[in-house]
Amino acid sequence: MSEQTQLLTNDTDDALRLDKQVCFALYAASNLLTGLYRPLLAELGLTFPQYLVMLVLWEKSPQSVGSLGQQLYLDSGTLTPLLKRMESAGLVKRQRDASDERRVLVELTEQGDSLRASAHQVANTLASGPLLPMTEAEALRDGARKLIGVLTSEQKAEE
Amino acid sequence: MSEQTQLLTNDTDDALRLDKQVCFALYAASNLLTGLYRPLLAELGLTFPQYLVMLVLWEKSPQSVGSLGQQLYLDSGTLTPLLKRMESAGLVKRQRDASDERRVLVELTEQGDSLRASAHQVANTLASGPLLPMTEAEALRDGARKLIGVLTSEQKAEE
DNA sequence: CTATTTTATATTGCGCGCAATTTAATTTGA
DNA sequence: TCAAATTAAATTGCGCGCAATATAAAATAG
Repeated sequence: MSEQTQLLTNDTDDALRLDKQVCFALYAASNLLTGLYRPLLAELGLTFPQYLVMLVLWEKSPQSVGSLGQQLYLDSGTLTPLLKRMESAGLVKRQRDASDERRVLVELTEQGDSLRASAHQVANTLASGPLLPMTEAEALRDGARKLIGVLTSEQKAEE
Repeated sequence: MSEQTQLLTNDTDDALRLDKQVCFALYAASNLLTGLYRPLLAELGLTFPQYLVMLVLWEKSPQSVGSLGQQLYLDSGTLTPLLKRMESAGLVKRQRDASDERRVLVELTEQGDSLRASAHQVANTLASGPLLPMTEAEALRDGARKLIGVLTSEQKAEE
């Protein structure tokens, strides 16, 4: 494939190499893919994680901060400031849940809801020139999902 | 699979469905995997991206900042402060290349080199309870690599 | 040989991502 | 009932990750 796979010394530390292969591949692929979305989402005034929040809210709104965090595997330390920025951008409204004052409900504004059409364009633009053949894209997605499943169930087991 | 695949409205915008998005699966898998490494690497005094730099340097040292960046898909805005932290931790030495004063060569210190043994332990610990069956791990790795290849070659084509 | 352009790294600024802690509301239990 | 435990979100602090810019050295052009 690429040159860096040749940068190997002839020692026996296969464990380090293999380790590098899987974890680095995921890390780099994720960063690069985010970079592909960045200019497209910038036109909508969104960052990539903000886009993920919008995807979740377009499916159901309002939702609590915790609910968003569960679906995206993010905590309030990440979401609270992110949602505040989205609120000042006019995309969402944040308000305490009257029936449980600990919760904060995040709701799409009309502007946030209407952005859905533009986002649809972005998704279609990316899909129109598919990066990977469908079968490979599905294999990658399923592999990543399987890893997510393992990593999140291990967390539960530790409790 | 998981519950969030049920959080779908019955609209026809398949393109926007979170659970079909390769980008979210990669994003979440990468974040979660980094989280798995975090406590293990913390014992070595390393963050995950610092660990990646060490993996590259253990293969060859010294290397320029640009060379590290090419292999890890990171720029000087990320690497310069990261390498400074690694230098103050005593893991690497940074010095201008005498034959080309624009370059900075990053070299493992003795301490940095000796950390390799401990890192080997970390990699073996993770490998001993394999997260995914080997074939699935390889499929995930190969899919990610293929995507990396596409995304980096597209960047070249834009120039 | 000098002016221009290119290359390599550093700096600045902003938005995550998460550990650790804090604040406040709800639940639990003696 | 009311103190202790639990839960939800916010806050603080730090390390990325990258765009934009700055600085300086080397390569190139005329």
